[in-house]
Amino acid sequence: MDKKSPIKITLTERDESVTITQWVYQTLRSAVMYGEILPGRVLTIRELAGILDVSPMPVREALRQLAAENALEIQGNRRVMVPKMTAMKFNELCEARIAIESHAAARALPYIDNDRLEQLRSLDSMIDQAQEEENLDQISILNQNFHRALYTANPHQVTLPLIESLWLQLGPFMRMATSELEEHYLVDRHNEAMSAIERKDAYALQMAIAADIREGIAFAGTPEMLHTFIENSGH
Amino acid sequence: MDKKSPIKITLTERDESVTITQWVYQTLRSAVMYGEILPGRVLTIRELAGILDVSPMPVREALRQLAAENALEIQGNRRVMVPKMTAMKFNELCEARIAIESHAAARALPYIDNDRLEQLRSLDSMIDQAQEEENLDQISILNQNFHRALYTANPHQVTLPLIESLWLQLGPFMRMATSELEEHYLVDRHNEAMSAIERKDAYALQMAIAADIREGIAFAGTPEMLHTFIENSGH
DNA sequence: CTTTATTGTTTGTGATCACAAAAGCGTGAT
DNA sequence: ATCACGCTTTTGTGATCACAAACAATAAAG
Repeated sequence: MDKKSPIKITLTERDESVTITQWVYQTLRSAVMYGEILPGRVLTIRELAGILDVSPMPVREALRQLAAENALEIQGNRRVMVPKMTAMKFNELCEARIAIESHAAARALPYIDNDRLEQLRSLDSMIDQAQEEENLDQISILNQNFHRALYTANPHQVTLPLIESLWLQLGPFMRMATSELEEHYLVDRHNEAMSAIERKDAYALQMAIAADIREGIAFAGTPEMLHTFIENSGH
Repeated sequence: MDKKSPIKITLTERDESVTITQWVYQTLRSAVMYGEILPGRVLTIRELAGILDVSPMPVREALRQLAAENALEIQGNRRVMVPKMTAMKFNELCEARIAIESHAAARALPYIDNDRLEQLRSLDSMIDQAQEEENLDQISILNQNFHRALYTANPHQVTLPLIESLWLQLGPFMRMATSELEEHYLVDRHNEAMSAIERKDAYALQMAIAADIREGIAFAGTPEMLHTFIENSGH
């Protein structure tokens, strides 16, 4: 019997064309991203291997990869855990997102063609729809897709892996906060971003992206709420 | 007999307190960073295990970690190689460095105390000395240490892993270019940075960092030279 | 001479095992 | 109660093996 809280991981069917390591990686990545594993929780290779019903080997490789992406943390004792959060670190992650993503957006702008514009418009309207339905999970996923679609317009783009690393680190806490929020209040900044893109106005786009990120944080909860989750995540 | 060019990797004595995987990781990381492995070169687990005289297992883990840090690239065929470079990608990496590092510098500035200032001054003077001796390797290492010491003044810093990833991706090409340069012409921007730090002038510091990075690139070679190396790295 | 089939080899993936270090745990002393 | 010590169990690390997919090279056919 585990003394620690039992881990409940959402399992998906494994595609035969994908290696076991890749499947384990994606599964654990989602689990971390969606806060299914509490920060501070110690992960052992054998335990995860048992839960996922695979041998320890693919788990080892997936854990090392996630640690390299800063999604997990390897302590001096060689134990792996989901990193704990502090209010200051949370703030640093948000500011880093703004700095890097507004840069990536500006660098992508000149490459946005009609196809890409159409794709962004489509995502934008899907987000509007998800907001009416108040489907928080869907909003979160579509929002990521929107940002990704924007940045990857730049064919020589090199920052997306770095951005995804930041998303991974923020993920658990965004989720923990939003899941407790009944009333949420969200101004859609994507419309502003779309307008800036159509006008090819790099500065306005950067402002819209920055505002979107900031309000995504505010959407996640007030600083006090966040503080509560962060403090409680330790024990 | 290998059909591909033989790999010559600088080996260091392995500290007993360090795991084999960590030692392999650091060894391969240095080899990539210093351009000892040519971009495009396919790396196999067993070959590296033979060169480093370890079993394939630690090599597997080190390769996966380096790939997660974008130092290596895993192709669809599951083969691992040092990523090839293009002029556009090189430019994107430089611009990403400027955006992220100037951000990190500004965020670190309020935390710089006397001890840190002294450390930075010491590194600054060591760089001056290395420049007089025209010791390119030493300059490069000290320059990295200077940047690291600056950014890590912020105790809640989260961007250093991202910055190091960019350094790793640029490393081979900086090296390849500098090694061919006889005449080099370098204005020391660290003095400007030091001055900005002492005045607690965030904007000036960002400008100095940006200039330092840009001139580090220029120092690496003219765009034409770089182009030569990039094109030749394919075959 | 070029192209396609086929065979032999190399390589990554994944499973299993051995071992030393770390963690947990009960016992006893202060 | 609290801490220290010795014992048992758990855990990460690393080595070795089996296997299927990818690759390379040769042979056959156009």
